[in-house]
Amino acid sequence: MPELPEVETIRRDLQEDIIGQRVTKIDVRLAKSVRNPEDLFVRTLLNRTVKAIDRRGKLLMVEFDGTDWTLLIHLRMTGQLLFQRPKQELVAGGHPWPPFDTPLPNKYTHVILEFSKGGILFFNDLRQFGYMKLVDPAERAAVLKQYGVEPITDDFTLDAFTDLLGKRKGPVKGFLLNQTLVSGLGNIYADEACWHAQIRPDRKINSLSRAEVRALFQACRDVLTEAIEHRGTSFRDYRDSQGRQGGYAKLLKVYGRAGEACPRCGGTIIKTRLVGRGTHSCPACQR
DNA sequence: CTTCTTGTTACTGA
DNA sequence: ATCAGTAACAAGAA
Repeated sequence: MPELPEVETIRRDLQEDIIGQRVTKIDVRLAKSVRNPEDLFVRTLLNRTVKAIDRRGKLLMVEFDGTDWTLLIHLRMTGQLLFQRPKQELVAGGHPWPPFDTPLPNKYTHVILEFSKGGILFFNDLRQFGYMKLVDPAERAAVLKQYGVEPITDDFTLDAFTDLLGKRKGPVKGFLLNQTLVSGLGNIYADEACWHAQIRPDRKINSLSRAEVRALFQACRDVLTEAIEHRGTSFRDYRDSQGRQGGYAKLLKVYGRAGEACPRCGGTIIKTRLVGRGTHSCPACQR
């Protein structure tokens, strides 16, 4: 599932591909994937040139020249943004074309944006939970206000993290998944962060010692940073904008490894259910 | 057939 | 007001 490292990987790649390019054609094949009236969506985006691509938590934000509207893109669980570079460019570089497993568009392609240099961006989403939405500055601000601290920026300090914990009493995992507090962790990295910090995901926030808070803080940073370096985790559906898998799956310590030996202590990893989510941990070395 | 998968939101109850 | 827990959403895999 695309969490912060996966979305950041897509953002960085897409930045190289579409900044400075103009939208020349728009095809909305599934209306509900675009959370605007279709005519507004098309009228606002057509012939706009991409100025910047930013990210907040798991949310991508595309900015354009000459307009205040921002295109928000959320991939939710199975969304993909696949960019097909111009044919001649790929053939010249010796790459196969198209460079994807199946020809695009396919049955999961819901929106297609074509660009001035011939590249095509496909928004695919098997479960149809993801969306594109144009927002004006007021709505943009309202949306961003709901996001908590970015865990891989300088804003994410031990003091800020400690303040967020506050007087909360819920389980650590619920805290980590709450996007309004720390934005960007999902089910995979929440479990991984708990393992790295040697803290059980069902531990109550108010039971954590100062040392444990520090370990959890550091684990969040380390896990996300390392996952970005490996271009994210492809557990099932995630692909980057070139259709490639991320490399972090083989570095996962507990997620998806129930029944296997803990790589730290040799204990058996268990899978439980917490805050409605499958949760993986080692009961032997996580306390 | 049932159960499981997850990001986010709406809703409920404390 | 704030927090925590749960259902719901969708569609495919097992």
